[in-house]
Amino acid sequence: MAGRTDTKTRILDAAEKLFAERGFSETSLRLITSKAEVNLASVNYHFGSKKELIRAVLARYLDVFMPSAAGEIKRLHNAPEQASLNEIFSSLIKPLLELNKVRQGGTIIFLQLLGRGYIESQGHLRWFITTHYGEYLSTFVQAVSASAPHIPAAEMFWRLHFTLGTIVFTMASADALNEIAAADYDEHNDTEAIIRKVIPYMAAGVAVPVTTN
Amino acid sequence: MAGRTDTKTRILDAAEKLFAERGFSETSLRLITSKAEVNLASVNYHFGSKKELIRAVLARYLDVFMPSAAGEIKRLHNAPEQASLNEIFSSLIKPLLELNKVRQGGTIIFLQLLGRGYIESQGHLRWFITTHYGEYLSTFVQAVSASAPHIPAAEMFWRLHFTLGTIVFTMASADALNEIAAADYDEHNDTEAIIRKVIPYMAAGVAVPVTTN
DNA sequence: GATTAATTTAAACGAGTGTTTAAATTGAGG
DNA sequence: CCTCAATTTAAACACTCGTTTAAATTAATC
Repeated sequence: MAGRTDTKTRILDAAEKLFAERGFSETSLRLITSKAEVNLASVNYHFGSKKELIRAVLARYLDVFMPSAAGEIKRLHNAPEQASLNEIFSSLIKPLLELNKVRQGGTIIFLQLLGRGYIESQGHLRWFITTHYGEYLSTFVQAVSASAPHIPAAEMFWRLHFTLGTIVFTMASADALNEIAAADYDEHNDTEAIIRKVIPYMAAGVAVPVTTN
Repeated sequence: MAGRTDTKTRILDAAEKLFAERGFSETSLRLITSKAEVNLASVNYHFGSKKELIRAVLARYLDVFMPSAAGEIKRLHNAPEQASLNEIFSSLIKPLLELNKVRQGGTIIFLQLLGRGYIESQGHLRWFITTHYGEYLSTFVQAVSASAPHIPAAEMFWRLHFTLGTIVFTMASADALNEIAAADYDEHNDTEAIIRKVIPYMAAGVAVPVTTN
């Protein structure tokens, strides 16, 4: 069949969009396969199970994003002077926006998938990410810690998860928030604009001195 | 039957715990009624539908929390000098922790329910909250805005949703995060400790000057 | 072009879902 | 004590879900 993309790819493309929009368990294989215009059974044929499809959808993004982000971090590390927190977080903008070139809407889809995965899964996705991409994560954590040496490691652990929550929750409700912002403030933000809004917020929060009260 | 609580209450008690732990759609009525030791059909008899049960579960907390929180905000407003962002956010600690007296684990359950509601629902819960408790929300937004007058209203809209994402995501994964923190840093935090960690982070983020780059 | 492997297809399976029904049980009020 | 309403109960309903099966079709190899 000429002009028709791979069945496997058609499934992944349809699945990632629906997963990002409505979550994993809210998205049935029947909905995915009908949007992808492939047979229901082809999911189990090509991926084995729905769980493995979810992992494949995420892996397709992580395999692009993680090395790219790690490269940016290393570039900052080789610079003559210590990078600021804002610079470190901002260095993730390019890798994130490059996902838009991989697939239309790739950036927001990736961030939404990440959030869905963290909130929905009971652990199998968390395990998948940390065991497959753990090395990338630790270089990032190390870079952030070096840039805010006044924050103890345990406190940094919590704050980095705060940032994850911030970005992930924001992206999960980005469409709804954008609608309200457009109606109430006549503001129209794309994914990049939202990312650029959230970075100063996160950087300030991560670096704020620890208070004991 | 002596010593046995109201069927309606038994359902609400069992439902809120399960909803907070695993989400709304992941929790079946059969699981709820078996934990509550009541008949399956009693949910539809007392609440009409699962959707209305979800709203009832949330309302039971919001009816306590919202007036209490609004009272604290007004107390700050009547003080001689302008409250700081830290003070405003901190003023929510007491109303939040009071929920622990209403029911065991009430604080974290409430925050987790809020997060589940915002992420899972396609709007019916958002609508329910804003139409039933909108007045409370705007007094809070007003207090925050007055305390950070250098932040434009549109920017504040986004930043307050950032804070919502921060707290809600953190609480949704609080158990898992606490396990890691205990293993890696020998830290043992209860709900209050986590709230006290997150407030400086949020206050710093909300108040950080808007940069144009 | 025949043979073998890879893929696609339609159909069914078994389990789980929220909801409804009608009968059985319980609790008050007269 | 009897009556009537409120509640509880067991059973069934109609539906959706992920997965499996076996036959049909397509693609590749010799």
